[in-house]
Amino acid sequence: MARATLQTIADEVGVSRMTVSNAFSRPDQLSAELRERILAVAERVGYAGPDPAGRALARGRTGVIGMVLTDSPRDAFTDDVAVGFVRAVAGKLADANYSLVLLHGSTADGRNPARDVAMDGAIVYSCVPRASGVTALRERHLPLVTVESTPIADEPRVNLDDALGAREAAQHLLDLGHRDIALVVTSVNAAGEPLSEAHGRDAVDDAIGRRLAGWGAALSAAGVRPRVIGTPGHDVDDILRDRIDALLDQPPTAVLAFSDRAALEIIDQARDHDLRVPEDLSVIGFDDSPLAARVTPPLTTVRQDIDAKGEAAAASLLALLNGDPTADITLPTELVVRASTAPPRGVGR
Amino acid sequence: MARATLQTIADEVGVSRMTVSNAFSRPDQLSAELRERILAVAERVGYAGPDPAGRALARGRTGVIGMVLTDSPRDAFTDDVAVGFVRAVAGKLADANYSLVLLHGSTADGRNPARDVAMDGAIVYSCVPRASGVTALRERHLPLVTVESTPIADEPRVNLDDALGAREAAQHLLDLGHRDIALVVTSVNAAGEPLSEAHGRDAVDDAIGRRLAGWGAALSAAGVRPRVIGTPGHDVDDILRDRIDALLDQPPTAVLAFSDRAALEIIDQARDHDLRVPEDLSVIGFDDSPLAARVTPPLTTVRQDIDAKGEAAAASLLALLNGDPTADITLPTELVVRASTAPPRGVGR
DNA sequence: CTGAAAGCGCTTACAG
DNA sequence: CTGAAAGCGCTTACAG
Repeated sequence: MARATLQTIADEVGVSRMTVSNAFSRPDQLSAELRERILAVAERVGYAGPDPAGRALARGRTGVIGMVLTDSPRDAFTDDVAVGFVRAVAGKLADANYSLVLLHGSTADGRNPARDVAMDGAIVYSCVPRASGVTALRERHLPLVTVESTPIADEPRVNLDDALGAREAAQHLLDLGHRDIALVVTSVNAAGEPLSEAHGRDAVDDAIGRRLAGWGAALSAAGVRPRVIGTPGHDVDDILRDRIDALLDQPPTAVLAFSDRAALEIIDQARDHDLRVPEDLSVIGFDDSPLAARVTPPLTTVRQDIDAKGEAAAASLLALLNGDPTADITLPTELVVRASTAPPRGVGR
Repeated sequence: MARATLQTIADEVGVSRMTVSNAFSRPDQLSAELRERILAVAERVGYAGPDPAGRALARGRTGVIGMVLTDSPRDAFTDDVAVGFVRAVAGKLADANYSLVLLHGSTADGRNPARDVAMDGAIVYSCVPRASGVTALRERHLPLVTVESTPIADEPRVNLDDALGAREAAQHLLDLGHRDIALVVTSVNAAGEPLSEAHGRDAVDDAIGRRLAGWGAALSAAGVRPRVIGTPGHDVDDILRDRIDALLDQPPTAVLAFSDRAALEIIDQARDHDLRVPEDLSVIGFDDSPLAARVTPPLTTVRQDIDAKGEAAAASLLALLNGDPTADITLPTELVVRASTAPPRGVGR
């Protein structure tokens, strides 16, 4: 037996297709009695309701919102902060009856979910400007919100006040008396220059760029010139591990990391170098991820409210979908001083 | 200007609609030269490729797989184990060019993503039998795989060997000399009986049921009758916290928890009761979540390979979609002894 | 309260 | 290599 459709039910009941459609989608458009009869027949023939694919085409909306992440879901979901963001977005969207679809990057055989999946809009999270997914989304003219990403066009943007948080973190180290400070970042070339700048294209308007700017502002005001080490990748990777290792052979007295994960990696490696944190080395993270307060020593870090970020992103997109006015959003940061920072050796309090 | 469609491009180039379709979807069906011309026009008018909604209807497939979770994404994503599962599923599906859509439960206003979102199949993770999402999925006759859930029909199932893992955990406590043991679980009534059994419906064939069976098998063989405390909910909640609190007023010497999260909660509360773990109270978790090895004391627990579970679930569903044969899968567990278990006071080693 | 008409954008055999 | 025909399953105004 072929799958039941609206027409199947209509024939069975002896009404037109759209009356059946109304029975499911606009109950006020027909008598309760007729509706009951239709629903009963539908149940009997195993018809679960209007097919979403047909409905999506006719209505011009799907009820689905896409999320593109720089990395594959496999990589992105190993990051507590990204997970928290996805959770908040999915929750907020669910409240508005939208479902979230996770879009992986394009593949060698030419598939690209950002191009091929039916959706009503998308959130671009922490993406490099030319990621295949981002390009496809823009070409489809889908309503978009970018979060911690290089802007694409005139879409609403949600960002952290990275520069301020970074500035406060750097100032905290300066106040403790540190002068030999290293910065640990991603998305830089071997010379420690931001990748996109080095490539002479696209303004450096991503989170790393803003954090570098914030750290730099505080440090240069104090006449401190930091060492910058980093990886061309987007997260802690083997290149970064090697460079941290090299850094700790001639350790600074303090290091500012672009994330808590990077900070934890530094602390782990410091242990291998017989450096005590914070006595021999102060370390400041970024994010205040769930782990930050639980590790030993508890991590001094720059807190962001990842739930607020996710909800702001979802709210912006929903506003866009509804034709409501939108605006860029900058979320606050807060320095959280715990036990991974202290004055450098030889500096009294 | 209206949005460009295949027809727009066709008119512009002077060919038929389907030749344009072929240019995008079946490049071998037309000359390279014509294809170039078509693609050039498409680019010029800002046509990003065939609309996924139209394509989904015509093809009868969407490239999207759904995931239904007992809780809202907001709740589910606070659980490391669930996140690990989603990550593994999404990764495996991405390899096969499917995207994963997160389906929240039905809402008061009658929306139900499991019924309303277009998809080719779905994975049911850790769900109660009558969850609205599960029901809707079944009614749609979608290809399904159930994971750690009560079976629905004859769909492939992926489960952990919970009973064996639980048995080994209980045996470990018995071997250490414990006789006063408590079990901490979810999905039970006030009398500590599994909810579904108490309701006289549905076999108790979920993870909690199997763990109870495994613990019970080892304990009853040793003539030990455990105290069972739990919540009717699906995870650590205030009811469970209160009952743990009451339990620790007259503490057993050891407790077997249904998850690492529950075990951590017990350890936290033990501290409040001036009970030392493991000296005064041994605690065993379940899952070996990322935190288990990092907390103090490191947690004795039953390890499961959550990546393997996610990949198995995705692989089963893909097989189903391809018409390949499928089979139920039971994944192994392994007792990991760390520092949260020890002999009870007064029992020499 | 119910239905005839038109259309959403695309693809799949099939014929030429 | 290209196109005319039929169809995927549904909904949206509009008329009666």
